[in-house]
Amino acid sequence: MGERVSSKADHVYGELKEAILTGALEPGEPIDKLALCERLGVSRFPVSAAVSRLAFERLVVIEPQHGSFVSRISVEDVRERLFIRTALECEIAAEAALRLSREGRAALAGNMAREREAVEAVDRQKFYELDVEFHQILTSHLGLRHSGEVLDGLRAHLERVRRLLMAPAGRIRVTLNDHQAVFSAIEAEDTVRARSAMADHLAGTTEQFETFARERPELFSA
Amino acid sequence: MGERVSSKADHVYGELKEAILTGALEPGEPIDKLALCERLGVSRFPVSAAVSRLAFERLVVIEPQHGSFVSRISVEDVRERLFIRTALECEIAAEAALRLSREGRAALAGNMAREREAVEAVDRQKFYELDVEFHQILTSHLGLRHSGEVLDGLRAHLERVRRLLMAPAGRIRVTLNDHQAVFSAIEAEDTVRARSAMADHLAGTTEQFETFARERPELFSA
DNA sequence: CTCTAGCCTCTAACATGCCAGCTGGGAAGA
DNA sequence: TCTTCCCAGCTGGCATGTTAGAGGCTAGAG
Repeated sequence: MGERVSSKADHVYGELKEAILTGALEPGEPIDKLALCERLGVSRFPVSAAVSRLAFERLVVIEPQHGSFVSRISVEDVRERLFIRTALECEIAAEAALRLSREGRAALAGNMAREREAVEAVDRQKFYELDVEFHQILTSHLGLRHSGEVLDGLRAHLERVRRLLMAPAGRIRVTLNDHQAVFSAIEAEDTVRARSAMADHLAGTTEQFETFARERPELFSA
Repeated sequence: MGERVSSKADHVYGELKEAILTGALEPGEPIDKLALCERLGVSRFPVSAAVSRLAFERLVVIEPQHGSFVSRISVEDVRERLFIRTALECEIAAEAALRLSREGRAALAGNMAREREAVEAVDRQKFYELDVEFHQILTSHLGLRHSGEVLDGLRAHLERVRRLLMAPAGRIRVTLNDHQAVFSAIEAEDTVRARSAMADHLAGTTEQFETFARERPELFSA
């Protein structure tokens, strides 16, 4: 939690990204750099650097000599990000079944226990955090730094649609079962089952998104 | 002023990236920003922006208040990038078997023909370009823009080690056969075989790298 | 000869001023 | 009233001056 040695540019980057992901800044909304400078007490330089980095991540689009805007959510993009995420996470699940350390398995077991508690308490926010953690435990305990980065980059985009989706309460019980299936396959060191369980899990997420996209087409750009 | 299609920062970025990928700037070498400013006739600002973007791609590392350096090649990183690439390309191969357009298949067939010519002519440089093209045809004709970007990002890093590897001449014939296997599986619309053929192909690349890393450990940082 | 402390240099980070291009709105003419 | 064209006011891109901190080098002490 100590972001002691962060540069000003990093700080602005964090603030902006947070605002975009939570939806405080809506897709298509212009970014007023000068207002940001004043509000955060910095010059235009770190703000420009931060916006530039976000443009690299495709979270904002810069129209030269015109303005910078929060990028719109494209159905095609989401679909493809889900494709990439599925491909990666399935391999990671298989890899986990193959060589996840004892500590990693313990961490997963602990996460599962807390997930069950969150389901009992019908605490969707808490459950979501644990959901993210479940997947991050796999990458971090397998030492897959870059995979984690790639997935985090994808998640950043998918997070925006998740806010819109706001999964129905019953959904978390399904997710819990999915995670349980992946976990037991990993415990059994069954790579094939781990891969397919993860595939099933993410197929559910994808299906959920497709349904939502059909129901609320006005929220997406393409 | 003259006609300007891209910003100066983009230009500097391109030049620097090219220099890093070709090895003109070696891993660990410091980047003299002022010399760059003078050589390209720009101020420090676009150079800083370019270096910052490359740092985001992990092609350079910035040590605050000290200097910017071309990032060293880490064995672990390469291993993981190959892992990610394999996971993605296998799914892409399966997807291609499922729904690659007629034009995509024609493009692949054309590529294969030119690959055969390059093998006959023992033109390794030409063959490498066609190798890259083979994989890019899949992403572009499937409309997988972001996957292509992710893979290009990975390839940028892997390109550096490929320069070192400089595959033995006999290797290109093996690669040609690998591509042929993937291609025929796609033609047959056999997703399972396409996936496994691609897996075999990339396993060969991975194996080649591991062998090289054992032979020349001094070239890597970890 | 070795180790250490302090200065000196070189770097990235940041502030600020200027420039050029795009847009939108208003004025002028049909 | 509608259309066209010009200008003013935004915006991002760029140049350049300033600041602060990390590291190396040297000199002095043990």
